[in-house]
Amino acid sequence: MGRGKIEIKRIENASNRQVTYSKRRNGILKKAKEITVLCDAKVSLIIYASSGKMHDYCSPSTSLVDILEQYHRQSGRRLWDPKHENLSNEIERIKRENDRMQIKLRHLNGEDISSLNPKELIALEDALENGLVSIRDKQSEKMERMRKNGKMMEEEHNYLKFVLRQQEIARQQQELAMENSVSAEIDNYQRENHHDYAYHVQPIQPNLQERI
Amino acid sequence: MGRGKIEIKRIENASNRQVTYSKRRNGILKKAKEITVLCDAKVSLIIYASSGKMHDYCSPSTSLVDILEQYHRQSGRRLWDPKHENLSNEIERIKRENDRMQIKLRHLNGEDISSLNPKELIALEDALENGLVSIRDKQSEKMERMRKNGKMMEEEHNYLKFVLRQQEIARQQQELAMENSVSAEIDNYQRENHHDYAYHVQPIQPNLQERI
DNA sequence: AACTATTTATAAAA
DNA sequence: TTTTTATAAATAGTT
Repeated sequence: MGRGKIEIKRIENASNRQVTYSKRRNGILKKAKEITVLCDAKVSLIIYASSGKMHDYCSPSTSLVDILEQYHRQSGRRLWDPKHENLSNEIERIKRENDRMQIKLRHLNGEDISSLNPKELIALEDALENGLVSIRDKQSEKMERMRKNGKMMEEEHNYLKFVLRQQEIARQQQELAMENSVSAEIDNYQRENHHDYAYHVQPIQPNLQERI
Repeated sequence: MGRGKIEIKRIENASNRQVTYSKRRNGILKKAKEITVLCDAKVSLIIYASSGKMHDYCSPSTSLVDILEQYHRQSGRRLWDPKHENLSNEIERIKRENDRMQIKLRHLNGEDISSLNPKELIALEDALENGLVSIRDKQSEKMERMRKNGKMMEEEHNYLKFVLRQQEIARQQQELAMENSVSAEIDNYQRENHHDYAYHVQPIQPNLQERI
């Protein structure tokens, strides 16, 4: 109802938002008074602007406490009880929200970001600056490739260390006893770990040297 | 707003009254929801028909308790006894913090900044820049660490492969000739390449596993 | 804070 | 109740 139709979503312009708030708040208060008179209803209405300013209406011949008591009785929802359950829950809820925001703020300040994975880092960066997106994409892509390279190499590295150790042990045994090889133990390793590396480890990861 | 104008006074016909109540109640609830969304307001609305039936609305992300808390604070009217004072104060404290952070986050997102003075705007800009810089620093730091890790690992990897190859050759020789080890050749490698790896390769790169 | 073109709510009727 | 419809009321954009 106005010069144009509006979508029901947060009004981004703060000034417009304030004006609309003021108009609509008056509208609702008026409606609340009217339904009270017209239909013999009891109404409790409390409105807070985002600024924190409060307006309220309570139908005459009752009080807010009256209405809340009735609410308490009928809804079964306890608004207060000896254990302070609701208030405590409320505090918990707000604290959680608080923590989440604190972390976000820290991240936006560049603090405590070591716990973030590359993806999250990129999202954060985007929030800070929408430009440079393509450069950043490339960065993260490289990091991922590095990570994979590193992982594969690490795995092979560990395997090589293992085999070498076995060889070393075998060599020592051979020196002592002039006996046979360690292939039994290697086989053992392979069986235990369900690896199927060939015993001859020669041509591994041919492109591992590829620079990044 | 209807086929005819009506006076705002109790509707005597019970049936009409009920119909009007139902319609207007829906109207108010709708308006309450709308102002919540449009203007970022918090609304608590409780309506009782004369029959006693109740309807209520409370803006999301808050609770009735929330709103009553705030009501208590601002109106000074006591809705509950001093037992709850502490918890109430606690809530109040956290909420203030909450609100401050929310505003900060909005600002960092570039929202609601029209209310800021030039000084504040510059501070905001600095904060964003600093955040971006430190995030980028940490990213490149990580990449550098990764690169080094990869290089070191690669070197060691190559060495391991070499040693293993030597071992393998030695083993085959031993199998054929039942003779001694390859340590001479290992020494040779080390001399040629000026490496000083210990022959026992056990504790290499202890933190190589560290994820990036 | 006022002004109006429109949209929205709703009184009366079905 | 719910739907329809003519009309009153609320209000978005503008000044």
